[in-house]
Amino acid sequence: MGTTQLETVPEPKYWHLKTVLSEALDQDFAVGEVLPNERELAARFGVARATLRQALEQLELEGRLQRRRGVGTTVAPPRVGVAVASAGQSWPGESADGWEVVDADVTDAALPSAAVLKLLGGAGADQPVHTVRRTRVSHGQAVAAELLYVPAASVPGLSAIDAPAGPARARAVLRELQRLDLDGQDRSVELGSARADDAKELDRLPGAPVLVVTTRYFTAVGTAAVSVATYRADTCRLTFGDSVDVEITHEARVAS
Amino acid sequence: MGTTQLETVPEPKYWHLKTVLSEALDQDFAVGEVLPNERELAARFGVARATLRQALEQLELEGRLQRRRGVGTTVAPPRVGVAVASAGQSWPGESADGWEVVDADVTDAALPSAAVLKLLGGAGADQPVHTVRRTRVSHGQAVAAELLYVPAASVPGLSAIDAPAGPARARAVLRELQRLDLDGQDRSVELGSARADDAKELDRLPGAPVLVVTTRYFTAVGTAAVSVATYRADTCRLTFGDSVDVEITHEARVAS
DNA sequence: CAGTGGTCTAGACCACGAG
DNA sequence: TCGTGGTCTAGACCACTGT
Repeated sequence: MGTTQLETVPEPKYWHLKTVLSEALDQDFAVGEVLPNERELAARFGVARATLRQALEQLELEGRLQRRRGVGTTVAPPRVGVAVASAGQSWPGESADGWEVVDADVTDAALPSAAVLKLLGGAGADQPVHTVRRTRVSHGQAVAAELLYVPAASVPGLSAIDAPAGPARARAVLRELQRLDLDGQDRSVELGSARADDAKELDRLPGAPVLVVTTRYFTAVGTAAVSVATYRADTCRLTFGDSVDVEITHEARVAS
Repeated sequence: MGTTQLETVPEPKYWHLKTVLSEALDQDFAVGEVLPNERELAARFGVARATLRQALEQLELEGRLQRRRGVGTTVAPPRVGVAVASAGQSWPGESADGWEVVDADVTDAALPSAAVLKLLGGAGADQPVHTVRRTRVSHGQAVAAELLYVPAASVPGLSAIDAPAGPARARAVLRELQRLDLDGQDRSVELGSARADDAKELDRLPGAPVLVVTTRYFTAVGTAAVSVATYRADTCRLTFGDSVDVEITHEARVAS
């Protein structure tokens, strides 16, 4: 810190702060340790609280910190590697694919949004669409919330009044899905912010950064189901392929 | 909106603002159109500029807006689907895999960070590591910057003084890599913030949100190379598998 | 040059969690 | 009840882009 020289192009304070804090975290703090509160940190660095917060925000985005209202700011553990598409292609819910819990279930006419309907192709246009909610738990913590859309046409064996809306029907839908021949699937990952319901499920504030994984499941007939899963971006590292679970810390991205 | 009742837990202003703006973007604005400047928008909504900015920030994070200093805020086009691991496994640089440009090249002793060294296994411990820089262009725009680490041991056919540091050597390294038998690979995706050099390459400010794709390339002997690619999170949607390029807009995530 | 977004300040009040 | 982080304000100045 004391070696800071006059810079021709002054870098923003919060950026510099972030660097300093980052180094301090590496050297002087252990995982789980709580930092001094924001007001004190700001005073200690001689900046406004808002500026300090801008630095903390970035560090939280990078998974280095965890902030909880009413509690404090703690040093976050390294991100958990979460397997997505671990082995070959398979239906959701097959062979304990990591989604340990089935949460609830509702059926509705046009619940899914326009874009999801587009992904479903013609299937969901008029017919009702089953909506299955699941959550994924890893290391005792909720890491993802999923909404699975299954057009009624995909699971003809299931009548609308087959089971009372709820976990029971959710399981029935998954069971019926697994009877079909999976012809292929298709995945995309993008950054998003948590909707209110997902945020609650993930124990985060609304708007928290999430990785949105959209999966389409194909049969010979067409798109049989679409899954939209939102993963906590602060705590998760999505892994693909036969990834050995090697620890990757932020250091992988520190410039030399 | 008119149906909003008195809420026991009032939602934050910026959150509400974001919703309102989001709907306005859908209805009253075309892609590329410029919004009124921040000061005017803030005044129009009766909030402080900082609050307005918090809403804009979220919308930019979700890829709905694009803000450029000195220019203004414009409505962003839908995210580009960028294929990652499109077909089977292959070495980087093979068969026009989307990385259209080779940028530069340097060789060094311990340039890679500790975590990258760990990913490389014992290989990079003492030996020099080739560092290849590439950028990926899509639709005329830089969407990703990559740093490829190749331990000298992986490409014994290449002597250190084989080619002058620069694009020429970069291509030489890739050529040598492709001679090897690729035994497998391994990928992970996580959220990060752009380092200064990557940010410059991607035409973003430092700290901008990026999707960090880390890939390990295996031969029978061990890890032959490690690639760390940072994608612009605001403009990119990473696709995996035989993804048909269906347009996915933010609407896929709008609650019903 | 004027106008834009980016940074920063020094306050204030609120919602939440724990004792 | 108290301390924490979360939200919000009303300013100010700076850095960049275009004309």
